[in-house]
Amino acid sequence: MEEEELASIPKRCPECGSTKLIKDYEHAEIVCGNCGIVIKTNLEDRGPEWRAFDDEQKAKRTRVGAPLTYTIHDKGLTTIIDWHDKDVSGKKLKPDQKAQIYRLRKWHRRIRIFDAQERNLAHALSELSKIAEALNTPRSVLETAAVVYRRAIKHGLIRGRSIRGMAAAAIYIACRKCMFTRTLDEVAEASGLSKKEVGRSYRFLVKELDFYVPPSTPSQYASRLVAQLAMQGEAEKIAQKTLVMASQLRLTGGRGPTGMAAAATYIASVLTGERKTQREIAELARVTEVTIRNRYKSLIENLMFIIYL
DNA sequence: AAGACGAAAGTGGTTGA
DNA sequence: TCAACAACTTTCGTCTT
Repeated sequence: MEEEELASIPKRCPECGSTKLIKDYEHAEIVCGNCGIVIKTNLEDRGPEWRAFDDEQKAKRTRVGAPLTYTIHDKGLTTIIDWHDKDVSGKKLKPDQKAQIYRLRKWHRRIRIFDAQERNLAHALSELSKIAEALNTPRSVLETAAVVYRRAIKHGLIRGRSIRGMAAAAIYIACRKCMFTRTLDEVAEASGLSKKEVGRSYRFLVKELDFYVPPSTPSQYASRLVAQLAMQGEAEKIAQKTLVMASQLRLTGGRGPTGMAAAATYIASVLTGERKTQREIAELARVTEVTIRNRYKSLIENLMFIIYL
């Protein structure tokens, strides 16, 4: 069984080429130890379903029901072993009993700490799936986000910060890592937080966890815009071509990718004849018409120049 | 009348002393 | 901590279709 699984596992991370792959049976995933991307999920798919039950952790996660059930985690019935070394009838305990009670207390304390972390994680996981759902992300994004969040916990980065903010940041990071195009705006909206806060948490996590986050490109946004506007494939081609030329002309540097994408899409809409208003595109791209105009202007100026060469 | 254009002032975040 | 700064937005008047 183990061997069978191992045989199907890639040796290197397709993302960064690292060979440091971590098999995470708890979450039934293989994760790249270098960049944190989820390479393979649902490991136990290969085995019979009952395997999930031999490990409580596994049963809680992915395979069985919605992750939300994780929230019912609250066993809530914590008790405390008090410090009087007396038994029920009030008699003093014998030394060996005392020692036993001491050990019990110690473990009880430890378990309670563990509980607090688990509780945080449970809460976070429910936030994560809520946000992911609002964004219509594929499963892999949620999985990656969970890994990111877990790592944040491990590094003690959550304490003193809002769970939701961190969850939103984890989702945003996951989107970028999985090349799933969503703007910071959209993540903020989906999480009910301000763009500012999500952005701050995002930068914080990236910095503290030393993540490499692939920069988002105008081309990604353009594809999405064209699709959202229900334009023809031809329009997409033109938009992409425009962006390639723009980047070759060093027009994209320092500019917001969404603005560039919006401008390229606008140009495509004009060129293909299925004209869209600037307002329409601006709204979807989450930039203003003015920004589109500015990008569009520099684009036109420079591309005209090329045509005459 | 709607859309496109552009000038000018404003905004929020980063950077560097 | 504060001011300079770049990118982007807001606002508004004018031009074009």
